Amino acid sequence: MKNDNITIKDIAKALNLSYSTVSRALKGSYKISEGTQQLVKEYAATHNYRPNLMAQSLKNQKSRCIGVVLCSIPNSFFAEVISGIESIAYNKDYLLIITQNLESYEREVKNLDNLTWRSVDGLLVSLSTETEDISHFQRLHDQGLPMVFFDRVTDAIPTHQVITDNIGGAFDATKHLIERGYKRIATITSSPFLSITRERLEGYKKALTEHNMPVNDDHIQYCPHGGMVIEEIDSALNNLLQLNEPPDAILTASDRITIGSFSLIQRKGLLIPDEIAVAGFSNFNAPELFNPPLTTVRQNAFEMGKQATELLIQLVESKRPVTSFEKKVLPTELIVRKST
Amino acid sequence: MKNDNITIKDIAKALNLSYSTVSRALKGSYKISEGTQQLVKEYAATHNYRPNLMAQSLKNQKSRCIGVVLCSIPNSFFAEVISGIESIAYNKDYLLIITQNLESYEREVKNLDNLTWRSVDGLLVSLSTETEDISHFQRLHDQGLPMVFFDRVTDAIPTHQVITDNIGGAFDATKHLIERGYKRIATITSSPFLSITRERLEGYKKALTEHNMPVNDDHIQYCPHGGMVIEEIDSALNNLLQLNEPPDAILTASDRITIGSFSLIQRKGLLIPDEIAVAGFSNFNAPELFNPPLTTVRQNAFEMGKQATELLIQLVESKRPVTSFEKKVLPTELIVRKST
DNA sequence: TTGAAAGCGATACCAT
DNA sequence: ATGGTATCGCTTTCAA
Repeated sequence: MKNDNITIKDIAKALNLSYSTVSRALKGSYKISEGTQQLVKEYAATHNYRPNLMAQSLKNQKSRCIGVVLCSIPNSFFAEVISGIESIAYNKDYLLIITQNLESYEREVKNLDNLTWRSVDGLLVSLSTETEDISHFQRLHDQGLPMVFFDRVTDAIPTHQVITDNIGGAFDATKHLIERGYKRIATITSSPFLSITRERLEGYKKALTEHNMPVNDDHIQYCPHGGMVIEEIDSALNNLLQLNEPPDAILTASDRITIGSFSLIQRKGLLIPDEIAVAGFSNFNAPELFNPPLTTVRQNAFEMGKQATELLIQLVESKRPVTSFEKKVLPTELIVRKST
Repeated sequence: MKNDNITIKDIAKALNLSYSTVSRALKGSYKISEGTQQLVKEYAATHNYRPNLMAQSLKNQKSRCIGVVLCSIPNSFFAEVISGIESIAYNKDYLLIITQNLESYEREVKNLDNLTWRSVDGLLVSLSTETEDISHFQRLHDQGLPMVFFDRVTDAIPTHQVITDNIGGAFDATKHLIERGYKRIATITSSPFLSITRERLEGYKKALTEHNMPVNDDHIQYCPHGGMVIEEIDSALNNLLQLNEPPDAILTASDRITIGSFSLIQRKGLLIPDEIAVAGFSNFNAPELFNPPLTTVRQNAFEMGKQATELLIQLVESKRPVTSFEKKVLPTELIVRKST
């Protein structure tokens, strides 16, 4: 494409000034006379001058790019997060490079490698289910690359985090199930490596314990890939249903697991909620349209994307090294419907 | 972040060669001796040399960026498309800049402006519902910026297109409704500006006509913003239900409209399909879980993203101007469920 | 086959 | 307050 944008040189020539003067005038440097600034800025505006970002990047060693690391773009939760990220990044003239790893550690590493090659200024990261070793992030963090973790975070790297109140969300849902009278409440959750798994499990156990109900290890089933493969969910379900005393309610701990379990239970011909109740974390669009309408714990995905991005840009643009970090915790919303 | 990558100069110094020789050797230029090439490539490999993309971009006036223009990232159809785009772009080392306009013409123009500022090498475009005037694209196309339209396309700009067989999809669904015995089949569709609206309407009318059923203009309702605002869908529905002879079946012509209509009909207390049947275009995740399970026309969104991206990269990398363009038409899949 | 040097556009240091 | 110039890393033309 023919680039018909004007450059600093064009302005300099037209106004009989030097490149440097024009450059400084555009930045509003205090060492430039009012008159010249006016002149330059007006000329730039009327001729629709836009600094060449590639040149700026090369010179400043800043790309104004943010790398996004997550498992799956079409996942409704993450798609909403991305939308939130986009809303902030675009306003602040940052560009997004979005990578998806499909819950593969290997792809996560490869994607990260690509992102650093693109010399992103910072990273927004939500770990893959397979990721136990985080040294690939550690290394970049040690080199000073700003990063913010969201949703699936790690405490091993000291930086900002934006998460959901997973403990509270799981607690509320479990408590709701208990109060509805369910006696054997199981949970199908994601990979044990993930922070969200640990926290949601904690909320689940806390609710049981507070209501003097036993925590039965058989009632806790893991999906190593967060339900990315449906067979995982199926075998988790079968494990539960084959118990001597199968559960009468299930708390599903992520979007994919919720939809997958719901669907599989139907296919097995079990009645929800009469034979088994289902409540789960889900940012699915229209859980009220399900049969039966689904009780969900909803996260504010859009807000999570926004806050994580704001924190990251703060880090990226901070003049001095940041040493105190925030852990933002967003509230969940339990919406009770007919499935419980 | 401290950039510890080695540069061409480092290699040149280490091997006692000139910059230019190293540069050419790395590109496998034929004017460089085998020996030197080997030497340089090995050194580069072992020292993990990665060309600085910002420098390359500046020099070549190529950014290896693809701009994506669409209405909404979390929309399940577009999220899948993006996933398809990503799968190709990432393999070919192109970077994605994704913009969403929320069906606003103004935001589409502004986003486009930003994309060109970022000097993208090409565009993947799906028009907003508000967009009637496409001169902002026309201008860039005239300047030689490669672009490929997908889903919501325009014939006014001669370039590749990747679309769904909208006529066929709407025809199949309508035919199905007719064969099920419905007599008054209405449709709620998107903005009349959109190609998908025109084509789906054509399929709808064709099916009616072929079965000797009248095309009733009252039975065709438009949503100027594609159902981005739920009130649009509600008033479309009300218009239909207030008719002297209200329809006994509805074909909904887009994802948002399908879910919106389904939900509103339920809220109005009408029984699906007994009082009114619903079939619609939808790439929603789990229409089989709905109550009742939803009859859908499914598009291959992932494939659409892939093909559009392949065509675009072809255009971008083509040495000589491309003058003959493809219009790829992907098949739809009608999945009949209980809602019809 | 290889080297020297100009240049992509913007920035910042060193002069004046 | 302004101008000259080197520089970021890479590509490419022109010379040798």
